[in-house]
Amino acid sequence: MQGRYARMSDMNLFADFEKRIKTTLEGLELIKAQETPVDLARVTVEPPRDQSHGDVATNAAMVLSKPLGTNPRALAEIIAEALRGDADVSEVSVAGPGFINIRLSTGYWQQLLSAMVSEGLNYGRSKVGAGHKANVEYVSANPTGPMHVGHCRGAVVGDALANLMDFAGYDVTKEYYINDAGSQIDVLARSVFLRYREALGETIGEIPSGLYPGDYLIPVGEALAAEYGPRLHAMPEEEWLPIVKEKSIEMMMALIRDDLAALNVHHDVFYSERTLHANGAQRIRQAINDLTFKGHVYRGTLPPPKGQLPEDWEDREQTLFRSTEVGDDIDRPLIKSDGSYTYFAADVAYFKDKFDRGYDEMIYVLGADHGGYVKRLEAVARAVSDGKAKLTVLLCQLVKLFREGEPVKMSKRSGNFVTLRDVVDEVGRDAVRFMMLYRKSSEPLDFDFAKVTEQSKDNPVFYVQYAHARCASVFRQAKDAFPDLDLATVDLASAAAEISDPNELQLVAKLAEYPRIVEAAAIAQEPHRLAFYLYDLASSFHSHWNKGKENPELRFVNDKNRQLSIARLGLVHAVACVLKSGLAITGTAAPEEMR
RNA sequence: GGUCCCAUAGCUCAGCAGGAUAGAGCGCAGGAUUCCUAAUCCUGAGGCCGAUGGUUCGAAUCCAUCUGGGAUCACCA
Repeated sequence: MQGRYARMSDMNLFADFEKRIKTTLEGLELIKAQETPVDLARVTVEPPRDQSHGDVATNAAMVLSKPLGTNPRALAEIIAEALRGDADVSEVSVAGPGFINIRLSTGYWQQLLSAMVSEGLNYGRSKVGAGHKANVEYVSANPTGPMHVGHCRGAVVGDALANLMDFAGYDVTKEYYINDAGSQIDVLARSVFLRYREALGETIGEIPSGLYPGDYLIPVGEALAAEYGPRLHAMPEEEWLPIVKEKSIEMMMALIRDDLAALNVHHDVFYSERTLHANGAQRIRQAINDLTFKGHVYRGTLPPPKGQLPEDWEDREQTLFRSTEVGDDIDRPLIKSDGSYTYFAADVAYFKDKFDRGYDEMIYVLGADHGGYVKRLEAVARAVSDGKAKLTVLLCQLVKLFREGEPVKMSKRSGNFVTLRDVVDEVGRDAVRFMMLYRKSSEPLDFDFAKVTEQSKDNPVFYVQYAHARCASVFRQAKDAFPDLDLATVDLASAAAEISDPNELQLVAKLAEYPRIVEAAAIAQEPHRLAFYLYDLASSFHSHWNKGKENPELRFVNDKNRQLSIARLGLVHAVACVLKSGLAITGTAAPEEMR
């Protein structure tokens, strides 16, 4: 058995057969006879659209017919004949315009299942990302208050993408950029100072407009009062401001980390924008010098904005990044007319820092409202890394909240917005996480509080978790049926090789898609594909379970047939592992029971 | 006005490094079941993949233009 598994060059069935087919092609006389080497890059091996066609399909004949100067059907017949020599192939046929459909032997499926069981939770891991260092930056909410529901989607998508890429072999860092350097931090500090005075017993009345009114700043004021007493009050602003800033940022970040933890989001690196500004903005100066050295920086003026001219528009000379030469629509200011650095300048320095830390793939997960920022970030990547680093921006479209079909209204002004914590507390982190992934991120998402907590098959979160719980339930039943069976020591991997019912082999085929889905989703940076796959797998499992209602022979546990039951436990275990591993990537729990 | 995202069944959406008869859920129409392995199950009808051109043996998928929806435009962060 080990020997058989060793022959499978890859746990990814399709990758395995791609290699086999390409090897077969290279061995064909017709191909060896060509003077110029034949390019096999466009040959793909995929699951056929319709299962009745077979288990594996390849377009080889259609892609190669032109360079070989033959017609696709005839070529397909030649290739098909060669593939029939593979012991794991039970049937090869040619269909349509020249597709080659391959049906695999029962033995192959059995060995594959056996290997899946052996791999357990590692089944599906890939090496496609090996050798790549990826930095996934997400959330990066301003440290001026608790996280708002609008941050949820980016947080979940970024986190799941990072998990997914890790599973696909990338060396991944989850990073959070703390915007702790801008003028909004001054506003924060002044708002907190008011709360500090309040904590000292002063009556502050209504919070002036332009300051943050939220109650969450009260504890910061109290902490300052407890720590400094009235001393801050006696200081001039330039003295108390840094102290209050420091404390405010620290406490706001603690708040945000708590919010993130509630969502099961954990970053590896929290990178402070202030470190770029430290020591006379050393990092930023270096980054700009670097760009200047490469000829990307000049002093000049920008053309006025197109369309409606702002009333306060005036022509000013600034230090500009010639981003138009690296794909941007307009050159971008690095230094303001008053000599201070723009936010964008810090971003250049931040990107350079990431590049210098050795990342070759930077991913920015942003809200759709930052769409206008994408081109300049890409320009930065090209200029700073000389095109060596890949930068991708994932734009998440907005989430609309509903309650029983009615849109939830939010007013930011009153400080009375829906927080991330409100949502997590009400529906649970699993529902939030899974539902945020159950849509392509470039598509707007409707989130209904009632629907996502519904305990029915109409709710994908419940449906997938329920499938996992059912798997656990099978094991509990097995224990009842065979009290002497020691599940800890029984060799499920070997036992699973006896599965032969076509319905069950279909389930194995569904499991066989997992590695392919992982790779495709990681490469496309689309974690939602995994969520859809899990739903699909759960659906196959439930459907098979339902067949057991009609036909007790198909039930997993049959107390009259111990050996068959154990073999089926192997299958159920494989299903449970894939569900659990996939759910873990989405950041959702895989419960043992649903009560 | 420029840029980006989107348009697929009645509804909500998958499908996209081009492939065969375009899928799922809900809803709808029929049928089964009161059983229990755990929150019913099975079957069916729904389509000019926004429009028009182009690339190709082959396009929902790639390119261009257009239409209709959303986002964005700054010495803000």
